[in-house]
Amino acid sequence: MTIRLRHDAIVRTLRRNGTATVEELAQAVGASRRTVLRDISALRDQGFVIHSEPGRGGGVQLDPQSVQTTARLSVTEVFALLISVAAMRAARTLPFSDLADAGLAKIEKALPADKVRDLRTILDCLHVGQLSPKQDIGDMGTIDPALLPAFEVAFLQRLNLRFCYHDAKGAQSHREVEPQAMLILPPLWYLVAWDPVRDDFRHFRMDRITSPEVNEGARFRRRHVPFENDVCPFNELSP
Amino acid sequence: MTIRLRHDAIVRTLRRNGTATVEELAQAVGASRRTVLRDISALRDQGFVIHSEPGRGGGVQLDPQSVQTTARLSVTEVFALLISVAAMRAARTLPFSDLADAGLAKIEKALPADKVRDLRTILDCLHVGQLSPKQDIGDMGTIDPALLPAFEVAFLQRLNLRFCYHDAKGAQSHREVEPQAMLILPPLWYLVAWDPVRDDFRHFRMDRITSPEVNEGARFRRRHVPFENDVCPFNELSP
DNA sequence: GTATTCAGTGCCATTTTCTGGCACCATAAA
DNA sequence: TTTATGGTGCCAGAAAATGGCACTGAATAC
Repeated sequence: MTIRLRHDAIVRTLRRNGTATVEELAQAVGASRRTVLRDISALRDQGFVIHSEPGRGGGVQLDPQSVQTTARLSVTEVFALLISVAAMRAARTLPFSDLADAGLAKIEKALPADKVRDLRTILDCLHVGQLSPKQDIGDMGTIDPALLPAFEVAFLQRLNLRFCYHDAKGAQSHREVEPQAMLILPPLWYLVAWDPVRDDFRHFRMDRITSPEVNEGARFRRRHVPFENDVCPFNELSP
Repeated sequence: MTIRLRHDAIVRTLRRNGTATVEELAQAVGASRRTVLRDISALRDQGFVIHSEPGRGGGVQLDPQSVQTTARLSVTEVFALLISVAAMRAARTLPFSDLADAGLAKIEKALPADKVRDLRTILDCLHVGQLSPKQDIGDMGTIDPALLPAFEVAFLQRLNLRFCYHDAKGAQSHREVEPQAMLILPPLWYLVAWDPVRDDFRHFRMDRITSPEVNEGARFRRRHVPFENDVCPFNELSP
């Protein structure tokens, strides 16, 4: 078993068990107490915050704060956009590749060293390592992470979505709409949805939506987006 | 220098130089001829196809075919969408998360083992490992990879883009447009662009565009997208 | 045909890294 | 005080990586 795998195993075990003694970890990963202690030391060097308590009932555990922090830092919108862009670039399915390197620099400060190496490996695998940064990422707008699962369900199951929307003038309104598409106007994302009350399409900036929730009872059909040209996307999809 | 880093260095050098003798590689990565040969053998085990020619003017090189193949297999639209989706999911910036696992299974068959592990590490880091697949990815439409760099330049530098477009009826036309946005109507991607000739916005399916090229001389300004509601995106961006 | 240049293999001694065991310290709970 | 626990230093043995050497085989140059 390579060192790397054993480190991963230790972190996984700690995540699963919450807390564990070094002896338990040693048995779990099939190594000696001494080696596990060395590994823990190495993990700490890599940026993992690992608490430890001596004495009866003691043991080691990942700092829950730190786990959260890591998640918050590593999985920002910047990070998401970065990988997204890198992947899309690799598949050559999208423009906007040059954001990758700029974003990478940003997240490298926040991520533990070995995650950065993994990320670099991925990027290398995707042949985006050689790109030179041309422009900065800028502000993507802030989207509250807690709200989005509702979007996912609504999209996938074609259920109406209720939310509270704050428009550019600060006015607030409650909506129940049919989510139809996403529009990227870099750096902002928009939800394109049919508003049955207004009997028309509306576009909502994702960062201005709050308190979304699915209306389980209201399944909708796809509609033609109101573009006056030769493309009628939904005609070409399954009904 | 760890083995892994040296392997990466060798691959990078081969990619850059095209072909190199083992002796050159040894000097480039600071190791002995014997060690480089061992590394090459290991890389071959990992799935890299490396050609070698004995005799004067010989050397080793990455199989261009194989590089393409790897790219085609590992960096398909599925892969791109997968990582994209995983990242977006992690950032909770987008729906469509459940595609991740289904896609992962597909690419695992195509990638060398250690890349798969890296990918899993990334996914683990993003906390998407636990997702269960709910639906398949389906056809994303086919977009010719070779064409997209032109898109990138056009978007970033706001230069006009010329291309040939094949509409739904099979009719073919030449366009020169101002790329303004991307629209995602899963599973298809559309370019939203202003067509100066028709003096109006048009939407182009990405997979129906061929031979795009940038018109270096024609820099454009962003325009309001023609949606009849409360969102006027470009007002909110830099001029 | 001969010499040269290169990839590739097998072997081995050396070097480096990893590992486990031990002794020992510090701390907290029983 | 005893016990269970984390933590450190040290060292010898184990394992892995490395480099050197001799050699083979293939392609090219002359």
